[in-house]
Amino acid sequence: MQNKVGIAPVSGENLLFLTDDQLRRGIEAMFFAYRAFTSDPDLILADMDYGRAHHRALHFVHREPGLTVTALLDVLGVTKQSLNRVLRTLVEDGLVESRVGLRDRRERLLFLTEKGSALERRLSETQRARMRSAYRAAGPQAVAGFRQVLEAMMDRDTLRQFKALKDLSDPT
Amino acid sequence: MQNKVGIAPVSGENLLFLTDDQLRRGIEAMFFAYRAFTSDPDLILADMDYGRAHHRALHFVHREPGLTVTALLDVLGVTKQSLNRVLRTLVEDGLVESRVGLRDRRERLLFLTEKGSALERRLSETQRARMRSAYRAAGPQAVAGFRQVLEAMMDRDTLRQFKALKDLSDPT
DNA sequence: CTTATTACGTCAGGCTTGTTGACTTTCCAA
DNA sequence: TTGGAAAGTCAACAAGCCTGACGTAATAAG
Repeated sequence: MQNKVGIAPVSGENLLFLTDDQLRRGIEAMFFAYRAFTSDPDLILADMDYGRAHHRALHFVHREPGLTVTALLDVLGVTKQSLNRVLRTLVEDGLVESRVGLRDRRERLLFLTEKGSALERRLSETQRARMRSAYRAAGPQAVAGFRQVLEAMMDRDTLRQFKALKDLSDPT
Repeated sequence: MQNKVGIAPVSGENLLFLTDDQLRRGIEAMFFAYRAFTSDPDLILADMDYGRAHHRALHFVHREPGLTVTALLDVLGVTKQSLNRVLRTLVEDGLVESRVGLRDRRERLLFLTEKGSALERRLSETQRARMRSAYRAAGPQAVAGFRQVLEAMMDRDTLRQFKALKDLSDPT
């Protein structure tokens, strides 16, 4: 079970990067990096009455204007009751507009207002700045590896969701 | 602001990986991957009366047996009231042992019991299995890039904390 | 030997974000 | 016309975070 350093690798290759200690370091790196990754938006959101859930909703509505509540529910992986609370405040505060569907009038199509766009831009810019700086420091090859490992960590359905999002520029 | 594809890179290099769209994809990959990353332990924890906070405490106590409450507080980045609730249940349930410090009797040194070790192992093994599979699929070079980008995403203090943890096998 | 500081624990109260369950309204499609 | 999907609502609850205030024990500083 404890695949310590020094024990011969299973195959002929060098599999030192698969030792339990290396895996543990990876797990910890994910924990710390994710915390840093969310810290910038959290600071901005804390001033308003919003939280991380509002940011996520804004992000995906921005990304796919006119997506339905169900689609958003699916991508966020929460219950509609939970999302509804968040969405209601965003609509009340004039950040998100909810239009009745054209094809199917039961559906609600979600759009960002000018105000909503402005907040989304402000939030995501801090996050992109951090990402940009990390990408630049690590270089293109490291970025490719970063993306490869993250995708390999997702389970089938999550990966399908991720790929289903419009990929504007990624030729991978 | 919107550094679209097709606009000439700032320097002479190919900086396509730094476009806003690429950065957005990275941000989304982090979101989805982190969710997948925590899903396995969450399933196990849901059966018991424990949550993610308990897992984190178990992880770091396992990693550094005998660490003090303050040190744990520091690495987790939460308030002592929040940690105390978690720690109390873990001690009551016989997963964590809290011994009075030898050098300084105000300090409480934290250790996992046999039972605590067993749960920690069970939780972390699911997470390592996912990480192992992702690492194996992506290959050593991708893993190196993954780690590079994650570390570059951390801010100074977080990186210091991360590096301060005993690095048993990483020669980076 | 006081006094201040540190480490820890705890009580009280509040917030966000998630959950189940039950119910209604609206609307498409068989 | 009727069944069922989509959306929204109300209620109740829990995890997990927070701040503020207070108490105790032990060390450090004067």
